Amino acid sequence: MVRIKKSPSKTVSIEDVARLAGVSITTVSRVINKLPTVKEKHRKSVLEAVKQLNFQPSVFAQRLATGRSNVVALVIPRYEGVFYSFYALELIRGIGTLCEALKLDLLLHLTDSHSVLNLKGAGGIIFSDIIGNQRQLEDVLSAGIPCVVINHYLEDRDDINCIAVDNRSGAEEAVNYLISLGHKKIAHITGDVVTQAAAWRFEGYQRALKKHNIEFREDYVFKTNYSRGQARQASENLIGMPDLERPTAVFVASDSMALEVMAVVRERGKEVPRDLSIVGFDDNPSGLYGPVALTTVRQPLIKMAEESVKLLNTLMNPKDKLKVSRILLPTELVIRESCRTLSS
Amino acid sequence: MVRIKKSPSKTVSIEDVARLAGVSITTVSRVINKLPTVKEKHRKSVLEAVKQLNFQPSVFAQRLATGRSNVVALVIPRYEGVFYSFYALELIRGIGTLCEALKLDLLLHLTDSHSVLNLKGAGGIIFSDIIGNQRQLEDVLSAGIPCVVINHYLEDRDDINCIAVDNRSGAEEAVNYLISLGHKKIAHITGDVVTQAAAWRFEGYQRALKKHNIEFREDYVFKTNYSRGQARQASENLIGMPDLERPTAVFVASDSMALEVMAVVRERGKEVPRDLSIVGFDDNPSGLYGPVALTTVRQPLIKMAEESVKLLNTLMNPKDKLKVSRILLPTELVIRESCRTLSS
DNA sequence: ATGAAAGCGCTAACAG
DNA sequence: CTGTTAGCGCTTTCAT
Repeated sequence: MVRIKKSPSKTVSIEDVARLAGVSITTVSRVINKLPTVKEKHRKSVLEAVKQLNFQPSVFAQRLATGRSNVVALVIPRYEGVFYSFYALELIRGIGTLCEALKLDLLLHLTDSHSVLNLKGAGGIIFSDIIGNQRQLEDVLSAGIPCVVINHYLEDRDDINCIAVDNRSGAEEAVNYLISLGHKKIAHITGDVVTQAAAWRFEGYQRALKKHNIEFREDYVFKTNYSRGQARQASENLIGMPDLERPTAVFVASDSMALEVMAVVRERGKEVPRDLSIVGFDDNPSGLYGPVALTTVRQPLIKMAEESVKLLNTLMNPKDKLKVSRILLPTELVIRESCRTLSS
Repeated sequence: MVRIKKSPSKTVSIEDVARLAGVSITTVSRVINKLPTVKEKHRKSVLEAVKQLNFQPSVFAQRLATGRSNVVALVIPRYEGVFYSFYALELIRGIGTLCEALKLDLLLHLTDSHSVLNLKGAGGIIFSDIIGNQRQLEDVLSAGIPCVVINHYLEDRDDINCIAVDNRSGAEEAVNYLISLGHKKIAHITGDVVTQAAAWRFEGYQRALKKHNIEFREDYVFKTNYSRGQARQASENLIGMPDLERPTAVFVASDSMALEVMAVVRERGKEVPRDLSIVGFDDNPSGLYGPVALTTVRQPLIKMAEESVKLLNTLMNPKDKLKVSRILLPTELVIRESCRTLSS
């Protein structure tokens, strides 16, 4: 039998390493995978050969052989609102950084909610927000791929891992704070309520009012898609209300919108917090740099991002069956300068 | 010889499809890859079997077999300045969207400039900015992986594809405009000059001054890392200058910083553009929503992102050898309301 | 502790 | 037009 001579391909394979190190490819494989059962002498020469040839194992071959993949797919609905504010960037940064640290490959999917994902290949999946892409989620689930949903708490599904921020409580706390300061006419500028985060903040707002027997007024609620443009529009409407009607405080669903509100107030020759108290949401550093530091609800975006990767990582390396995690991360009210006591 | 019975694995393979369709796996492969040489009858039954079994070919097996990969790796230095402003997000959004459309997988690498990339596996690489990671670039080059550099024009390397924005001309045009309005005391708030973009904007600023015989003053230059905090600091220093010294106009390296400058001006009881003319850079939508719409230099971020993917895509499917592309995208001065004529 | 050999799922000559 | 067969590069029993 004739062994066909290998054509001089550019890729150095495990075989080349084995030859150079004078061992079998199996041994090389063992060294690469840090299996303990290799004589120190051999390990050394393999490592040397690896270095000398600048060998990098083919991830494809590895994955084919093992059936495992260390690819984390991050699915973000390519939805307008998602890309406002620094939310998306923080998320990507947090997840990206941790993946890098854990040697996981991060695959980014900006999908339409209805497009079909190519599931094969991903070892695990992170869904950021669920906006009409339940279908994708179900597909992943039924394919048995480890998956965690973030920024959306699945109340009615106890079979799916999720990590979200307790937006309801966060919002409630913010509004409680305003109420404790003596405010009664409190407006709310919402985010895009197709996202659960915005919807929950809205709920928290209502809950706080209710608990304190403050009448909920539709005309105090301004719905937006998180954009600064709509925030400006909203705040102009708000400020334009007749004196007696005009809210004395407003809870805004994001800091970047809150900054816009602040700007509008000032343009109108009014002052924050003298004429309007403002609480934002995010703890976006930009809120610090204004003339009046923004009081806001800090949301642990990076933590959520990191936790999701960690969780997924354990899910992908199933030492033992773990039960489903459903985590609600707490927020923190950060009191700065944009609210005042109402000495009614 | 005994055929070993396959264990009931969860993955449906090409073999299962072939069996169900009553053809060979090769034919199935042909159908999948849309090769024309298949009888319509067979094609139909294969397609049917594929649907019925919900078959998705293993990308790993495909890549192993073909040696090709449709993975695009986007390498972003995990460098503070990179994540300010909406630059990174626009880039990711543009690249992500086009990858999705072209059925390319997007792998995101937030790297330290010195960390070693796992090159194997990527069919092509996009470097966003080159900040001390020349080494990574060289590695990729020597590995023969198609690659394009964006947001950094490699002047001294004609062997590397790059797409950048003509920041020098853009900046120069902005400053020329200011000069044409009668300004002579023109300041500049830079971005982070380790990025070529910021450095070039700074150069363009100087060039415009020189051409018009306006003295370059060190004390008119405020260096920042693109953050709003540093922008605020800079503008406070700027505005704090004695009346006769104080610049009448400022060219700011990013819109988000320009907005900060605007805010500071207003806090000091001054007006834009009455007391200070401002030109930004980016054409960030946020610049539109302020009380005074920001005059700015529009930079084709999305276009740069898209072009890079298109270019890489052709590089990855080498029909014929193409020569190296080195593209400098033009900017566009967008005149709005933040600059005034100086009737000196 | 080590190696031979059998795949992992797919593609690509090569025959027919 | 279709099927056979030999890999792609690595992991993993199973002997030794």
